[in-house]
Amino acid sequence: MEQETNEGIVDLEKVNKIKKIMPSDDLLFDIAEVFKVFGDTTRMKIISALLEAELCVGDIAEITNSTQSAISHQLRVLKQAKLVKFRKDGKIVYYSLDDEHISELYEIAKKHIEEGYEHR
Amino acid sequence: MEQETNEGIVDLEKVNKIKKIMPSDDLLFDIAEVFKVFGDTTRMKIISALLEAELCVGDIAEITNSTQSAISHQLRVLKQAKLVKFRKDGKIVYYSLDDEHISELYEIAKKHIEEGYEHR
DNA sequence: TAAACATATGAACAATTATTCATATAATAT
DNA sequence: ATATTATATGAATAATTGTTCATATGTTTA
Repeated sequence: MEQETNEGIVDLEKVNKIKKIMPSDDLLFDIAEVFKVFGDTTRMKIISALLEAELCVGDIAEITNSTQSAISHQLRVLKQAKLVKFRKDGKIVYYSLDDEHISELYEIAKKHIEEGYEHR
Repeated sequence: MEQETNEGIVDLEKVNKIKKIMPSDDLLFDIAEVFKVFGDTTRMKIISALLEAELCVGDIAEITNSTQSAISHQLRVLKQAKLVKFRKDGKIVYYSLDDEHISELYEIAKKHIEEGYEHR
């Protein structure tokens, strides 16, 4: 991230208008963080599985063809990002998606990809 | 990515059912790729700016407080992911968002974050 | 044609991150 | 109590990635 002089600006008025409209850097950072958490194949598999049912760690590892440790690490990331929640039943921990935004984001991205497939 | 034996599985029936339902690894990979492209602050700023108007590279650099080079590199990433399109007018290249899915994803993630703010 | 301008690109570097391995914690069952 | 099972965690490693710097390409203007 760097600051520039006036060099390279084509439409200063438009630039200033948009600068005023834009959300804060903090909000944009937080939004990017959410997407970053979605942006990993293993985590995407976990999310895709949790769309179908609440699941425990071992079962997720089996479904996603990953190790128990890898899944546990990734579930921690998903938990911190508030994308999944969990409940304990004895020694078993059941994970599920946190709210309906998660599946909405998933569905729209899936649609975007699938339309890209057709579109050629 | 590793394969496991039968160890750690709690509900084999559920596991097998979900294995059948799950989208292909290829599709899940592609979905994760889209999110990965959203998952960077600089690219999120670019997208947020392009929600307001079509913009050329220099103006985006000014708005996002980045260098021309950094923006150009990131626009290439966005272009490859089909998240933005562009048109040339002389030496100036105007970029804009590719389709309505982009703003939908942005809005839902923004809502998710903002509700998270309130929710405490 | 030369200078100026807008954008693109390649290489290098620093930073981030996903997985593995070993081990720790915590709950249940024998 | 001890063994077993489910999950979590810390350290190390390998791979990915965003930015910078220098420079190249392409377009317009003088």
